[in-house]
Amino acid sequence: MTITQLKYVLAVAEHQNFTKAAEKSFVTQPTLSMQIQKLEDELDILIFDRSKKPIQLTDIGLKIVNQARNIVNEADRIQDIVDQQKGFIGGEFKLGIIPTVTPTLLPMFLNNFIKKYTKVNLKIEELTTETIIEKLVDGHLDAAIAATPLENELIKKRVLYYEPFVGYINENDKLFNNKSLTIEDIDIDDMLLLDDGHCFKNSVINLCRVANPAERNSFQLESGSFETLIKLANEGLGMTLLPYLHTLDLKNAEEKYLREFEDPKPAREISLIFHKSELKMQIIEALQQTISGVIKGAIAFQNVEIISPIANK
Amino acid sequence: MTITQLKYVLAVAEHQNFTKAAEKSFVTQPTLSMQIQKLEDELDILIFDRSKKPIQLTDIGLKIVNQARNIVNEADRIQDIVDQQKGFIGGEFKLGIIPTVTPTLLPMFLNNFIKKYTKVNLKIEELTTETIIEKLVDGHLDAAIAATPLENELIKKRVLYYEPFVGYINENDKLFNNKSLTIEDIDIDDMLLLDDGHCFKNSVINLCRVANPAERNSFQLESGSFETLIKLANEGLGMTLLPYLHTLDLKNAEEKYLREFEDPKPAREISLIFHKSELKMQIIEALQQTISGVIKGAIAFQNVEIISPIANK
DNA sequence: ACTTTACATCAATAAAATCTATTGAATGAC
DNA sequence: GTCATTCAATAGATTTTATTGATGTAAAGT
Repeated sequence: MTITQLKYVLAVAEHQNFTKAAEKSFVTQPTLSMQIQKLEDELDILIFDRSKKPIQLTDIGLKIVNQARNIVNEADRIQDIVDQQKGFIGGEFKLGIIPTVTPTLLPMFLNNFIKKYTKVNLKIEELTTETIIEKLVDGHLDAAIAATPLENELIKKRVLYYEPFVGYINENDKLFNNKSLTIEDIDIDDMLLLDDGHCFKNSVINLCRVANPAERNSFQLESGSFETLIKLANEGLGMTLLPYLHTLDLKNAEEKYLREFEDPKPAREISLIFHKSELKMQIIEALQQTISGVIKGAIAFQNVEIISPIANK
Repeated sequence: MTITQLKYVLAVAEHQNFTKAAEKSFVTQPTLSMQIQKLEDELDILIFDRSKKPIQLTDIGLKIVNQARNIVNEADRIQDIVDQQKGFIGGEFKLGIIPTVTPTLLPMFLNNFIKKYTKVNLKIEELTTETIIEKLVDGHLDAAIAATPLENELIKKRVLYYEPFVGYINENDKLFNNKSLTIEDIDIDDMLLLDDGHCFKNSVINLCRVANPAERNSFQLESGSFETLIKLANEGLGMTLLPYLHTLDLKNAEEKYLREFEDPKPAREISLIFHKSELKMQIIEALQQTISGVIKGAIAFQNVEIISPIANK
């Protein structure tokens, strides 16, 4: 049994296809086929059921794949240990970010980071929280920026900042005359929300403490971006909630529609999350430091109440 | 990096000698030397400081060795998974036993076990608790039978039985006339004890609740076996405590010297202990079942108070 | 029936791991 | 100071292994 063989097995398990797995492993298909056969012979079991299309794992194959992932991860950590010893911060690093954070946070720290850590080859992907968790667990992401807490025992977090929700209220709305908001003021039926899949929508619903979000009124508007929500609100179609950082980018004319909550302000917790195995921890810590550095200038300490980003059932 | 290379590194780290490590790995010394050099080149670090005699690990080398042990363990578990799937119980299994358990317990279950699990190649070693813990942690033992609790976070246990302490009291002793004993009756200064290194001695001292065992009286007798202690007690040199199973082997003439404790009887907890990684768990469970089976006929459920086998400081 | 897709098989080759034999450095004995 | 001895490194030969490109085969799609 070799680490190479285990990597081939993982590739086939992932792509459910020998040919594709071979390409991704930068070898020819016979090479991969033969190595996997060799491993199957050595263990005297079948890892894959080749009669099914697409190829399926056998029962024992599933267990072996899980253990193989374990082994390959632990093997990768050797390089991590060496890098750490050398103080070397570099290599490929795959970072996921949720869409409601990207436009405001990414421009704030990205330049700083890539200038400081020139040897890190950062690959950033915008993904939903759901996808991020999947990819963190199976190793396709090294870390991600998302709203927490997540209640996933395989994932650890480092909190980056707490971002209060801010009301955006058109002058036709009765709340426009209030100086500040309380949670009790908020009516989910008047709220313009992001599309399904955005955990920001879950947070807002949780903030409103609606037992069953399916029971919302008939008239609803959902959109994929805060820009659209703001325009809809400007048209008097309802109010909306924005994350604090987003309010910094508003046009002057729009700022008068903003209403902060009273303390403790409802807020979302934005964290750097990563697999509990703590692979590439040096880079994760470098990211944390860079982001914390820039965020301190933008968000002062506030008295906040954290709203969960997880959808109720 | 290959698993073979990691195994070679572990062998050198253990033996602090390339030649011996090569022998134990069943390869020639140049083979091992070159593979280790290759790994060092690949990682661009030195794992061993060859200028020191005997060979020493470098700082980074130590970290790598620890991780290598991790990886090799996880790799071994693949075979475990396969065995489990096939219901195969076999292969080499190294079991440690503490000396105060061996003579009574081993004959009770050994025959049953090797008859039932003919494919297990059982290697049994009699060792002190201290050595057992070391060898469990570094993988030189697969499991062991010892007195618990041990308070070692790397080690898990499955309790096998609770074995009461039984007083063995000569007719010249004033306690001889008591029908039963209480802990308060026991005076550590009158007690014949096993040599240092036996955890049974620690248990007895803990039982007596002596704050500082160094303050014992001048006259002390310590010996390496219960047989000697019994003979010394017969000579009127003091009383002793025996583990219950040992009392079953006494000559008829000696049985009259036995005095049980009142409930809750002080007892030692004997467990099957193993590394938390749970390697070879099928065999460990097979052992547990076999031993539990035979022990049920020998030790009825009793009202006991567990005495710790760990020496006070 | 023909094409496409996908994995297995085979023979050739490139790469590697391992071996035997030898060297060189360090240590200790006389 | 010379001479064994020990121990790891090195060199060269050999064997083993991984990989490749070409080919075969079975199944699914058209």
